[in-house]
Amino acid sequence: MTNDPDLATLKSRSGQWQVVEREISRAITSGSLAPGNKLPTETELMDRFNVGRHSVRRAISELAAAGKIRVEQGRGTFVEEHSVITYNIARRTRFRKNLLEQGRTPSGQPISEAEIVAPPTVAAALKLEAGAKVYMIARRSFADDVPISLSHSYHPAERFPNMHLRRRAGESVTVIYAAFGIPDYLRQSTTILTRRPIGDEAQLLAQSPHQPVLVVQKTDVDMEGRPIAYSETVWAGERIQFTIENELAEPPPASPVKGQNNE
Amino acid sequence: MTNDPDLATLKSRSGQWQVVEREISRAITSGSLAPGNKLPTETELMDRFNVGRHSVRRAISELAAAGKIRVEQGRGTFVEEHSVITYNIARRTRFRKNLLEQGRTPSGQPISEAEIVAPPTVAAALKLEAGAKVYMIARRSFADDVPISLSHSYHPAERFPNMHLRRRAGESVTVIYAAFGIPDYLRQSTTILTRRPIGDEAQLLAQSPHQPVLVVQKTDVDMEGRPIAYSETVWAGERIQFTIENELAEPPPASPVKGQNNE
DNA sequence: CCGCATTTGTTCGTATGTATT
DNA sequence: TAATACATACGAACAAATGCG
Repeated sequence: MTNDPDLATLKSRSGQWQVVEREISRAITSGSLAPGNKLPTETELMDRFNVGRHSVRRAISELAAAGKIRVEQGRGTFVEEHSVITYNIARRTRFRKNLLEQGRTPSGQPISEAEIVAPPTVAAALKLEAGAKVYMIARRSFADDVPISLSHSYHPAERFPNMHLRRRAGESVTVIYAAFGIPDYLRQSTTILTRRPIGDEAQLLAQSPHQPVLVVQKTDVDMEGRPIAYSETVWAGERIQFTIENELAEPPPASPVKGQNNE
Repeated sequence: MTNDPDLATLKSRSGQWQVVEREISRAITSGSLAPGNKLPTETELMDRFNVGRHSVRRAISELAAAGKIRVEQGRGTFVEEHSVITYNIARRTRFRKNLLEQGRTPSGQPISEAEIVAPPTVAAALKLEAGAKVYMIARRSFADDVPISLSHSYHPAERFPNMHLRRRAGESVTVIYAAFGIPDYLRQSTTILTRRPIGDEAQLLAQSPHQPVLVVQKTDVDMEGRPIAYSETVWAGERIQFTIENELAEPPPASPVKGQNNE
């Protein structure tokens, strides 16, 4: 762990598992192990490199953590294959349009909806008192049927009474906003951070638990500046990157970002 | 790996190292193991949990990968301590001002400067032909003497001839811009992504190689839209988060910007 | 400065459990 | 059901880093 990176010379010193790791890694980048290919079994690698199983497994576990290979119990070990989606954050960001422009097919899947007591962070973002209730919507989004994000949105139950009834009737969030006299709203703040996935996030995003996720937290407010929604979206770090393009020609006026993203 | 998260009941099944991990983790969050504290030695943990060294080490390695503890050979294992810096991205983002507003002390350290052949990604961003030369500036930045970012900036050598002489004379980038008739410039595009650290990044950022980094790539253009600089900054993922605040409908107070500082 | 005790790092051998085919 | 392949676990030994006398 507290080791030097890789220098060319110190092969024999400091771990045979690193030799195994480097050789496999090299085989992958050189193309002799193509994405999707199955690696030799652990026993085969033991023989080939003349090391014990521990060393082989250590090498494999490092490569899996780095996202280069994927291990499946009972089946084998395979070279991982990725492709990165560029998600453009503009003034009017739409999930669907964004992906379509890149030739991807967007889709979504509801996970759960419920009225719950606001967790502390949510209560703080929405400026609610501790113990206040919020309506939570959890969704999973896909690009070409590959999961890319998990989102949780929270709306104050007091501001949107009987939201669950309206949702069950199939009303979209925008429609519900309109019904409560909110024709438009603004993105107040956005926070971007990274961390390792927790709980079942890695599983739901179909990515290695060792690969990081990007977390985007945002708060939307109505035209009077009152918070109406807080959401946190967890993106598969190995499959997404965000871009912000600035229009050059005219000096950009202080136009706030009108945000909206889901579905 | 492909397991349910943690349910209360299935303790005995599916790994004793997980029991050890959970217990230590609990001890940390409950406070009985405070940040900075030294954990019991591996042998002590073996006795305490009645498991072999492998199980103890597996638990420890998972916790270390999660950033909860830090292992030092020959010394021991310690509870990690973090604090997150919120880096505000506004219209005029300044490293120094940003940190000062949070009560942090910013500082920087030059790593290297050189005229090199532009790497492919850099050439593409700056719209240079393959083989064109660029002037590279590598720096490391700190907050309260804790490293938080590594940056590489690239300027076209053709556009800024003899940049190394000017730099050696101590001229700042802004001054050099002015000398070449660039009074102002714009941020054209920004890309944000996450990945695991590579090479010596983890070491330079003093963070675990298992903790992710945030990568911010940006291209600056002059007022005619010609690219003049491309830079890539790698941020310590466990110590930074970005926020974007949008001014709302009414500008509430007058802008409290008094003294300003460039870096 | 040297040597020793402590503590983590690497490696081997071996056995058994669990998932997949 | 059986064979294959990865997962977990025990024991043992030696290497490497650290700190102390």
